[in-house]
Amino acid sequence: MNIGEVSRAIGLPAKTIRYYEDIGLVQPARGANGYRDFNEQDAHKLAFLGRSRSLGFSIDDCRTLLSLYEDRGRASADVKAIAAEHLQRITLKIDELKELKITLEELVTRCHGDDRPDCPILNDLSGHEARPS
Amino acid sequence: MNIGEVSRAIGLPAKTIRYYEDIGLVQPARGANGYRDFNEQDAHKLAFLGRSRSLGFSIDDCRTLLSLYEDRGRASADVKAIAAEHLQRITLKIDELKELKITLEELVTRCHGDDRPDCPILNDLSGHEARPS
DNA sequence: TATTGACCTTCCTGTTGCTGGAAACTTCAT
DNA sequence: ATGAAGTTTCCAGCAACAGGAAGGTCAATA
Repeated sequence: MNIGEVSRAIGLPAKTIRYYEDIGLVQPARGANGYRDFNEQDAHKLAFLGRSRSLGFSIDDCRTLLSLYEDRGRASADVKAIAAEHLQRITLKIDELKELKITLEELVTRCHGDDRPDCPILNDLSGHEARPS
Repeated sequence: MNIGEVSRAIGLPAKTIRYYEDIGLVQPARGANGYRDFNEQDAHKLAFLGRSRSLGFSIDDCRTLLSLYEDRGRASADVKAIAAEHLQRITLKIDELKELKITLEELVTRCHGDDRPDCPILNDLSGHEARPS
């Protein structure tokens, strides 16, 4: 299985797969022509990585998750800890963005948005006006 | 006003201020010793940038906002358009993260998190199990 | 006056997770 | 034999800075 096939099969760009090899996440064999030759296990690993990344885990987390996945004697607590921390980061991020959203919504609402120069948004940014909460 | 003072006054790291000069957002004068010399207008610009960045606007947006701010003949519609687009991006991001959060919460909840190796999180990642939603 | 310490300067590297492109090879189909 | 499509490596770049090295400057003190 060369890189194009596995790319189509897994749904990851070939560039990404090469990058994952570069940073040591997968180690596909090489054919006589120098082409990468992926076996089922490699493909499975890549799918694991793709799914992990799509859940927002960092590459570093993915590396750890992958090694836990391959460790038959792992403790599920270790996996859970990583996921829980990630979840926490996401929750935090959502809260931050919600705050932002509220502020921006107020500003956008207050700006009449016509051809006149007067603008509450710019007033806020320039600090010439009380800021929404 | 040299960089340290303005940094403390505005609350932006000196590194960031130098960077903003590098990319042409501010053009402070220079003293005979080569030190940057910020005037009130520079400081005001930096405050504007700091506030804009803290609202999540990209540097590129900031550049446009700043030029609109300095254009007495601007149309508030142009400002509003930028802010509205940004707001939309944030809303989208929040939605994405919420989806993620739901999935992660389910996985984290289902993982008992003890010293046994069995783990619904890894099962999901490896594709060996039906995925939540 | 010499020295110390706190500033300031530029320049270079690293961060995260890839993506795009160039130059050169191989393979496959015609 | 030729051309297209696939593959290889390597190098650059994105966003928005942060860290650090090597060196110049300034103000106060001993």
